[in-house]
Amino acid sequence: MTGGGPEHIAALIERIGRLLSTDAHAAGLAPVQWEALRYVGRANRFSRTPAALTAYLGLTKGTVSQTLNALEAKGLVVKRVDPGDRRSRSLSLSPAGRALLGRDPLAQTVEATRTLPGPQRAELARGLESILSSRLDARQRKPFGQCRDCRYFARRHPGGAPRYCRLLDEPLAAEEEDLICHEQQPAA
Amino acid sequence: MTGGGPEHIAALIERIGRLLSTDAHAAGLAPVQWEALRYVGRANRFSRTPAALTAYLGLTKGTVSQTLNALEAKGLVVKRVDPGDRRSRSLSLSPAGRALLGRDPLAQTVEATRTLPGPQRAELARGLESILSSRLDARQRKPFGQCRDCRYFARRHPGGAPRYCRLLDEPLAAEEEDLICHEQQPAA
DNA sequence: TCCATGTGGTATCGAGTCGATACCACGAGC
DNA sequence: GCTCGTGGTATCGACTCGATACCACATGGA
Repeated sequence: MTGGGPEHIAALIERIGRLLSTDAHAAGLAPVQWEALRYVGRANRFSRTPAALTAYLGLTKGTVSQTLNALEAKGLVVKRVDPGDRRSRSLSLSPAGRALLGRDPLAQTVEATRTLPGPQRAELARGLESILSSRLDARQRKPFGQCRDCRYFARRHPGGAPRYCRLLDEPLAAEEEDLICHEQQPAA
Repeated sequence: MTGGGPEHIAALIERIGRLLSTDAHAAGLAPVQWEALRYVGRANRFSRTPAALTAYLGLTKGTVSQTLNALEAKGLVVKRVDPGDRRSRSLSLSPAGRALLGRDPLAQTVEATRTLPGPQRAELARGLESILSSRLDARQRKPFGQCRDCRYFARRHPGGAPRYCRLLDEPLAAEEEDLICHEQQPAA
């Protein structure tokens, strides 16, 4: 319809964000509670802590602590003391939490993009990535990417078996390469 | 980096929305207060009412009433009784409100898109429009487009002078064709 | 080994969002 | 005039959010 000036793009993002927010409310959780739930479902075992979630969301730890309390009270998230560092808490989804995540309202928005032709969807993703990364380093925030794209990620034999993290010197399971990590740094 | 699957796009939108929200807070207003302020600044005179804003934001009228009270208490928005329909209120920006809108944090995100090459930005806009419109009619919400794209918008002489609205049978000023309207319906 | 310093998490306060509910003021139609 | 519908407001309870203050534990010297 109208030409794609930057103001137009800003207005689109603003309105989509609002739709997402009302979808979230309608599905029974506050938007930030959904985000926390998704994070716990997608973060690797080194990153499922209140501290990492705080960095991911860019909020203060007090706020995040409350949000996690709300999710715990609803029986969606389980909080355990980390045996290695007794100050830290390890987060995980309860069965109810995992089930609710299967009815994530964000998935409906995802569906809308499935009808886009492939090349156009790739351009959309590239444009969004560019906005995100520019805001990310303007605020000096961590990328929270996947292990597979990390400079510390290694496969011991090319094409082959055991994956591990060179930063933490830990072996990784196959599923872990698609999870997000608070220590991730994009490969050069 | 990673391929542009729908999940990836959803995650990008989610994270950008969060960045926007913390930007908004840092700039001194709640996100929804910024949205209301922008709306009042961009809506035409038929649409600057609490009822239209309620439809635009997709919230309940009680919530919007409170938000407008907060903005009025801060001296950013002025509320007047509509002389035509004494139930209705007419909203406008105060000088302070207009000045604050000039420091809209969303504008910084806009700047990031200015560095994108033109065709890529157009693709980005198209992708976002497609997501928005699919969510919009899934929820049966009004588009709130500009008069210039409206089926009721008319120019009396082709290329020439006075613009008017065939729905409300009202003449429109030149600046009004770029404002958004709660009655807008896209031209065929 | 003890102690300072730093970090992970929690609790509480005040302003604000948000849906729900109940309510009041006004316009329109019969 | 009376009813009905609509535009707006007020209030309640759950929640977000930053700020502040605090506690528990790890770490790294002296």
